[in-house]
Amino acid sequence: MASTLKDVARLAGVSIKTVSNVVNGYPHVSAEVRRRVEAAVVQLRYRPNASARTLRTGRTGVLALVLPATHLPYADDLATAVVHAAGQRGLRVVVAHDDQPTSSGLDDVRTMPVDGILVGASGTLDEPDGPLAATGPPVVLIGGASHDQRCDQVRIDAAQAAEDATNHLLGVGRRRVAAIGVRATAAPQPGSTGYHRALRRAGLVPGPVLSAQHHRRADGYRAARDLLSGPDRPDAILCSSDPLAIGAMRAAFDVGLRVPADVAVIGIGDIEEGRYSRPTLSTVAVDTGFVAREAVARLAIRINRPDAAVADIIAPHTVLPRESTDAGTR
Amino acid sequence: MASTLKDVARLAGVSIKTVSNVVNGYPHVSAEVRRRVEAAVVQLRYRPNASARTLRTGRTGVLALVLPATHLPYADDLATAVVHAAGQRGLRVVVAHDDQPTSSGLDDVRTMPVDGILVGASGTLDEPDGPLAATGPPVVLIGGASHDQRCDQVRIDAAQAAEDATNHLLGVGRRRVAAIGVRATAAPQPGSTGYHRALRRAGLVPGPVLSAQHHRRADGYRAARDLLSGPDRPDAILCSSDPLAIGAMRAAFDVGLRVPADVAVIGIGDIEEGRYSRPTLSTVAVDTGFVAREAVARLAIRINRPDAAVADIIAPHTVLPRESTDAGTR
DNA sequence: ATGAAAGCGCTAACAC
DNA sequence: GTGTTAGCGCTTTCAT
Repeated sequence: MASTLKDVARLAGVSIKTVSNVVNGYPHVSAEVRRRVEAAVVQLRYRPNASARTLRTGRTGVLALVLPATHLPYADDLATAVVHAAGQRGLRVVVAHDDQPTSSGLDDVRTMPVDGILVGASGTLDEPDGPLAATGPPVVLIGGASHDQRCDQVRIDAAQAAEDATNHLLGVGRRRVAAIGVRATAAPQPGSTGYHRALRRAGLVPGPVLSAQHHRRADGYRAARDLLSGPDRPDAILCSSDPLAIGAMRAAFDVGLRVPADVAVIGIGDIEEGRYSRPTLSTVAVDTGFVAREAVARLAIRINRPDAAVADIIAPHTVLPRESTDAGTR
Repeated sequence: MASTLKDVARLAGVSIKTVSNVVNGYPHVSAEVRRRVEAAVVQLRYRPNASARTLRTGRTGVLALVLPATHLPYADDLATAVVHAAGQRGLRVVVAHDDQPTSSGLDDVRTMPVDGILVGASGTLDEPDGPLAATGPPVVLIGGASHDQRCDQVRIDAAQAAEDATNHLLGVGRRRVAAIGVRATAAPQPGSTGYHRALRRAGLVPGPVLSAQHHRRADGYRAARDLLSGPDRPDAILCSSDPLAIGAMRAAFDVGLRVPADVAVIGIGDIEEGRYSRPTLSTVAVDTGFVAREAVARLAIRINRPDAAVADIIAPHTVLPRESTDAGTR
């Protein structure tokens, strides 16, 4: 059985209040008493009961990061960055991997004892009642393109990122640019907007835009195979995430095409895999550290002041040209 | 402010016990009362306080999965499988991403309110006092090759897996087989044992065995580059994980070699990336579902019976020949 | 500088 | 079938 404050107090011959003071680093404790208490803590292997503490104080010191089952492309990097950013503020992080494709995992985590929740949205998260409407710990959206203006969010400018990526493809001489995206809702995809904008400004007609179900390699594979085996084969494909792009490259090889010679491919996200793939994957890098820091900061603010104004923070992005769009080999 | 049982009871005109009964699905409640209570629950947006419940019952219904900062190769798959396996038993899972390379994250999670902890060990986890020595929720080790016999663990037979993989390389005609592993402790690596065994039985001399720091692509890259740019270049490399193998393949290309024609590469883990890489990566598949199910089952047993006998469960593995070891192209 | 006591929200025993 | 009460382990006034 785990020992409690009372056990420690009895062994040290003091009151539980004193033990609590020592454990919590309260300064006004005599050296002698502190020594006795610390010895008792070690001897009894005392560990504070987090539930009791939380029940009393209303604080857990823990944030939850909810990752969707649909595999957020840069989940790994994001998790690492969030853990780090939270650690800087003395907060721990638990990650809730959604089992279901639906966002029900959010409900699960809402009942867990955490101070706040970061929701990594792969697509759009448009629940009927929105994350804020329900009770529970405050929520900050990461990376999602939610139009829900009642919830803090940190994201890149998806339309601008798609436009920049498309312009990169045009810049290396491509003219028949197709796109593969993930449509999460009936709402227009911001990525698609940027893609069209870039082509229109260049005086080109948009190529086909295929919709993948999730941000997974297999989804990119299927979509690209369809794109590349039909007539009017594109000479470039813009993918709304790196896993899609990885799958697209594999599809190109499997139908006998070379990347980038026959078809250029670019993704979004800058996952590590793309730096080792063959060819290396051109992509749009998102500043994950920025995203994590801002999201945690935002959440910390909202935890302390629930009525703070809603923020919509845009993270910077950069096009990273690599082998998969190299014009030189063409 | 969040509403409590008392609030609901007052609104519904019943006692808190009755509300508790309804919330917990206790059958002996009259239909009329149940209806009133449920209405009040909805109206007040009541959510049970997990901390209070845990404090009272001593149960959280949550398992923690600790993933090391050193990037467990198949972490993603494992997390998904564990979440699923736990879900089957009505348990939720939180993932604790270790920030530090040390295993201190385990201490962190020990203070969190969970019923049990699954520790995904990338290498060996040989703490001075071992996971079991400390107090706190029970621990089950996953995938580690800990020699700590005081702790339940589920793992593959690493020596056998390495031997099988080496035999596969020999089977496709390779003779100068090198290896890249991750040495976590001073203890001999089981993988190395199997590698040597296979070569000895074939009457061959072992090639160089390089030690990578972590299971990361960059580590595999560095080690393979050293291996391939020196004299006595190997014609095959056994890597103790898929990320190492991915890095090794990239290194081979960068020094101007072809895979598998000039050098064959095989990994362990069967991560999805290896099915899309070029060439696709031969590997040893671990039955992640089995691992997850057994680990969760083991943990569930130990939660209920702390004195149960310690189990050491071996999960099945299978060699998956793919393009990176294809003998045909040689 | 230390102790006594109240109470956070909930469930388990026990009355009725 | 429903209500009353005690107490899980902790922090926090308020005394001393």
